[in-house]
Amino acid sequence: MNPIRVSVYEDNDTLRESLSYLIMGSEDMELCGAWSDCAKVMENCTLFKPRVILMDIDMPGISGIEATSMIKAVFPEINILIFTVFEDESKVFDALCAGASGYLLKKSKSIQILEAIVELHNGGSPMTGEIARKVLEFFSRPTSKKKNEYTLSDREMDILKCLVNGESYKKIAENCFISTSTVCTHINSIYRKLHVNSKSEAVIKALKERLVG
Amino acid sequence: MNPIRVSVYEDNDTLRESLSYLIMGSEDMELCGAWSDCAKVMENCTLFKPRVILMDIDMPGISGIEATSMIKAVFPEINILIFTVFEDESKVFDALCAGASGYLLKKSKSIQILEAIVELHNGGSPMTGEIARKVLEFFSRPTSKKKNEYTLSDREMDILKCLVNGESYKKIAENCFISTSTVCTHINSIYRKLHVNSKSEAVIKALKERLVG
DNA sequence: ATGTCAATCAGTAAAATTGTTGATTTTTAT
DNA sequence: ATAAAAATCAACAATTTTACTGATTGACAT
Repeated sequence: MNPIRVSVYEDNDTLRESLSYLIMGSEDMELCGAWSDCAKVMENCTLFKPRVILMDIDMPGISGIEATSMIKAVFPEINILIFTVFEDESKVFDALCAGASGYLLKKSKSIQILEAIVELHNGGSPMTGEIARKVLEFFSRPTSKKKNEYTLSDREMDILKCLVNGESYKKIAENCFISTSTVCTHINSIYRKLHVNSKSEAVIKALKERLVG
Repeated sequence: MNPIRVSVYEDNDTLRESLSYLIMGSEDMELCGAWSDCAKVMENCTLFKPRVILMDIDMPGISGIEATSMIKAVFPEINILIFTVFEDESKVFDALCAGASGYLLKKSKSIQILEAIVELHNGGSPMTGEIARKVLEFFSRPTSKKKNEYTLSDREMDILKCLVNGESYKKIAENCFISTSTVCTHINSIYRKLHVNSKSEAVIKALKERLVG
């Protein structure tokens, strides 16, 4: 079994060295570079061909999340493990959307880091239970919000669904068997309740907050 | 510390009994019911007030996923741990969308089951690395499309971004320092390339296919 | 050099959307 | 019984969006 080629990006010198020694000390892994910023990240990937990258988020210059996007666009086969102190939802999502395959907090123990690298390389996605919960909430949260936050009536929900189908007033009137005036009235109520002022804004809000299925 | 009240739904008699003994044997937990189907699931939750439910998917009558939806709608505070042989993507997503907070495979070891229950109760979301990977792929997959599928020009992308910000022609004209006529021309090109016929449709397509960040 | 193409800009008229006011009927809550 | 909320309809003015026509620029191949 060939050792897993691992690169590290971490701007804290002490931590970067600790990680480097940790990886070098493992029989299953091989360190192929450790950098304090992502300035030459694409070049490095081309030259050193890592299979796994340990990536800090907060670094001078290019952030770890930006770097993740860049790397995955060109080297989709490289698995990127985010290694950070941030545990707020937006950072987690940004990182995962950028293409990271794992998310580890810096408070993790050495053995956990090594296990995570191996798991990542084997096609798994290591993350702590708390991070996983945040990710899962993404799926179930909309359902809870969906309910009553804006207290749209049944009919208004019907109309809103038509709106996110891209229908015009006329089409909605036909589909719902009402006059365009009534459509206008309902849509006005929707705007008022959603605090928006145009069809597009209503559609955007409905889609982003998953008000409709 | 009070023991964690756990219920079990599993139609295989042998397995259900094993799980029951496993939970009863743990000092941190208390078994409050084990059933072979979900016929009386709501009633049971009301009477026995479990904090965690171990839920099989494939059962006669109501499926574990349907039961999960029903339970979460009324008892959102109950944490549900799916326990199944299925590892296909659709089942995983259905379960998570229904509100499950963890997903365990039946090949798991006893100690992992107990750990998962504790982690779930502490606000984590236990799942295997493979399951986590499936979940994460949900986030990064759409990004690949993002590129050039519709060959929008740079300027057209600018305008499209304005559109999904909910801006009117006038606002776009101001922001981009062009006349509203020009905005109109660009938007026409966008419609042609995206095969749509209105602002809303363009916004919907841009959001659903993640054409903009 | 010349023609083609894509991207950019603009003006006008037609069509769709939005604001506003006002009214009737049905359902729901008190 | 009465009040409040929801759904329906109408009409007019104001604004926004869309269609259509035409022009300029720069890149690029012939």
